[in-house]
Amino acid sequence: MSLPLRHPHTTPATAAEAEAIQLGLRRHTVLDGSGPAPGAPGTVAGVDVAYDDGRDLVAAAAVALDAVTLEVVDRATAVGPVAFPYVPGLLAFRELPAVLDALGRLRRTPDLVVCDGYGIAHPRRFGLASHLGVLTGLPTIGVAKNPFTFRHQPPAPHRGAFTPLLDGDTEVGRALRTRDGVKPVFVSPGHRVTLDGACAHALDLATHYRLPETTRQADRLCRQALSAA
DNA sequence: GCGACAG
DNA sequence: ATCTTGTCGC
Repeated sequence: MSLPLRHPHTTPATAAEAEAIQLGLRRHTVLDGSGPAPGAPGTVAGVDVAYDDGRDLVAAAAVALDAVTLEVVDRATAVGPVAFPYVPGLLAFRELPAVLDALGRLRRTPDLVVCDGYGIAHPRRFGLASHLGVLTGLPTIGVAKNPFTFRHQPPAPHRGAFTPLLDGDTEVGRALRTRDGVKPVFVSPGHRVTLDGACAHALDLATHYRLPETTRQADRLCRQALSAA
C-alpha cells in the first residue's frame, strides 16, 4: 500500500530545480494548529533514514507510537537507491522518497509525524518536516539535534525551558530543553501545528531521553534495516 | 569568491 | 549521515 499524496512527489535533476519545487510547495504550508492537541489520544509516528554511500542505499523507518503511552504500535521500513545528493536546505529531496515509502507501509495513518530535522526553521522556511506535511496533508513537526544556521541563547537549565531560534528578527523555531542540564533540541512546526504546539508535542515525547521517543525508535529501526539490506 | 550549513 | 573504544557517571 502507499500513502495518498496531496501533491506529486518529484525528484529534481538539479539544485535549482529543487528550489523551484520547494517554493511552489511552500505556499501550501498551514500553521493553524489543526493537528492533534498535545496529550490527545491517537498515534504519533517518527521517521528517520540511514545511508550507505558505498552501496548507494538509503533505508527509512516509520515507527508509530501510542500518543499517550508512547508504546510502539506499528513499524515499517523501506530501502532504495539514493535519489538526490546531500545539499543543506534541500534535505527533503534526499530523504523523502524512502520516508514516504515507509510511512505508506504503516497499517494506520498516524495523527502526527515527527521528523529528524526542521520544519519552517529553514533558509527558505520549508524544511524536511514542512515538505512532508504538505505532500501528505499530515500534521508534522521537526525536532533537530543542531541549530543549523540559526541564532539562539542557551535556554535555562531545567526541562521545559526554551529560547527563540532566530533568523534575523523572526522566531522560526525554539531551542527546547527536554532534560535538565542537557543540550537542548531544536523544534519547529512543519504543517498544521503551531510553534507552541510543536514544542508541547516534543516535550511530551521526550520524557526519558533528550530526543523524542519517536525519533529514537525510528533511528534504531532504519539503521537496522540498512545493515540487514 | 569562500566558508558555513538539518541529515 | 558516517568513520569509531573505552570510559566516566547517574
